[in-house]
Amino acid sequence: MFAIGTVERDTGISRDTLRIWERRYGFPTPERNDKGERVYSAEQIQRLQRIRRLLDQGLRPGKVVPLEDEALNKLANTLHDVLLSPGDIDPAHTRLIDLASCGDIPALNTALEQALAREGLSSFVLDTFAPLTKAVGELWAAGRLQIFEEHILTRQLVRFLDVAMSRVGHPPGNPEVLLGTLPGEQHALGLLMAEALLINSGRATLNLGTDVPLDEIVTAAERSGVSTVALSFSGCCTRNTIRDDLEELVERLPPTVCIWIGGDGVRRLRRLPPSVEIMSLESI
Amino acid sequence: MFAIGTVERDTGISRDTLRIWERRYGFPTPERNDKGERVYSAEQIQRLQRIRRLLDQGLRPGKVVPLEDEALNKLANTLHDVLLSPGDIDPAHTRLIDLASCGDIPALNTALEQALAREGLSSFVLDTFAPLTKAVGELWAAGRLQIFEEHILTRQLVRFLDVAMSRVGHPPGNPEVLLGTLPGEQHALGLLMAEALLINSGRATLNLGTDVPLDEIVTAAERSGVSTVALSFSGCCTRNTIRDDLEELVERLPPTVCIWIGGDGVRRLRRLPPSVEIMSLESI
DNA sequence: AGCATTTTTTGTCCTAGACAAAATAAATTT
DNA sequence: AAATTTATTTTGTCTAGGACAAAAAATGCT
Repeated sequence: MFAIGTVERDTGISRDTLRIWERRYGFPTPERNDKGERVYSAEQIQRLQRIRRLLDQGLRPGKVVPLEDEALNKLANTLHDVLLSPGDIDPAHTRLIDLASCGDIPALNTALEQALAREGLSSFVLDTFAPLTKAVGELWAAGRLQIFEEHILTRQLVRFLDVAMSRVGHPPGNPEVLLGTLPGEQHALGLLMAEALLINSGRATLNLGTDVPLDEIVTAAERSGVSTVALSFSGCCTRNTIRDDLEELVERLPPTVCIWIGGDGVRRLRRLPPSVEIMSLESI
Repeated sequence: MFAIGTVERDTGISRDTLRIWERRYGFPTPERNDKGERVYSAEQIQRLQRIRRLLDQGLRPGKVVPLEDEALNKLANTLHDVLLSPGDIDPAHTRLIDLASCGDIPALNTALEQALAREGLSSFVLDTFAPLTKAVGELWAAGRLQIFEEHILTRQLVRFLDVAMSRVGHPPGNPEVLLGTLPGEQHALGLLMAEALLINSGRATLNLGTDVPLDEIVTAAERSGVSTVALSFSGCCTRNTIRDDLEELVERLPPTVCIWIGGDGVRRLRRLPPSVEIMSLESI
């Protein structure tokens, strides 16, 4: 039996949210210890983790949290089918995905090395690495990967691209493009792929990584004298403040700096501030 | 101005604790927005981060939190002097630190490459990389680095070690040591250094990275069949529950698995559960 | 269909008190 | 004097139910 702090830690759902779900939706239903504190069973924690996965897919708590086990199973299966429809997966990548999902890291690395050697960095990133990244995300969303498996895979993919980039070497001169994600956005792979393509075409980059406060991006852009700031927005980041953030950026950056945005999250954006440009990996 | 949730995230001090410090010690003293919610200034956050560092050194909240700026400075300086006595800084690393703090990434990389070639991976990690990591942390704590500079530096250091490890290659066979940090702990460099030393001595590793839920560590350890689980706790790791976490781990892991812990955060631990061992990088 | 406005949903924050685990101080025994 | 036990202080986590605004969905309007 686990205390609410433990549950928060293991599910990523805050105490406040756990308590308010209990009040509003009747789940979870922890027992109480002699102190009167909530204690959660392992089963409830597991169900909370499943619920979290569904929420990350964009489902709403009111439609998911109150569900009985059966309905929850059904919903998870439906989503699984939709995300992993057979047509989506290129057979050429099936082996890579299999290696990824069974956790055979050395074999995965070897296969990636071969693909890289065969295709060259640019084609490799566009045709092999990016689809693989997407497949991992879908497997994770479908619950076919444990959290730790996804951790390991992402780490390996990051590492692989880092190594590939180091072979190309850092282009000389001052950086031209600054890369980063805004706070709340933890997905680094999009940035890395963009960086690899830029470096491969001889343009020096400055990668700030994920979760960078807006004013730090401004400061870094000014100090480094880049001509472009590239931001990545993943699909699961649904913040409606993207537009506000972009407007603030446009206002605070030097007028000569142009802004690229990319990632699955930009598709839902409609009107964009001027000097903001949607970029895909292909167009780099 | 920042909300309490942001402060919790940026300082690692929980909301509850922030509120109760305010009540008990008269610090922090956030203002209120029109909703009546606490809003913290950047200065207060910075002071909270300094306080946290002092607490991580083993000082008690009651002796530190209520202090005025002056007394806090004095205390910090005393401790700083103890930590960074002049003999501690190897002149050979001064140049690396300078390159790091002025943001000249290519030059830093070159210098690191030279040191690596000269010393070999193990000595390099122990004698050059680890002190450099520490120095970056000190610079950051002393406010001599912007956030984005620290982001970039850390990224570069991670990348450099990843590349160095990839040259050694992944040892064959099943992984022996699983590495990771518990939720809330974002510092990956300690893990990476340990991994580099392990790989260099021919032991296969499985690095889960940072912020891994405890039960995922258990699952991963069971599935991968490792003989050792290595955890890193940085000095600024605020969770006071390290011992609880360790006890839970001991209980849930197979009895044959032994646990290594390392990092600046383990110093304040006194009694440890059996089968938990404090490891330094040197002893790997 | 595209856009603006209303309604519902949802997570974060509030207060102030209770309590046990950890750390320290004090008392006792070896 | 050192070690062990007991008392006291310190400290962080948890409780309750209400309030509120941001986000999402639903509705109305070109």
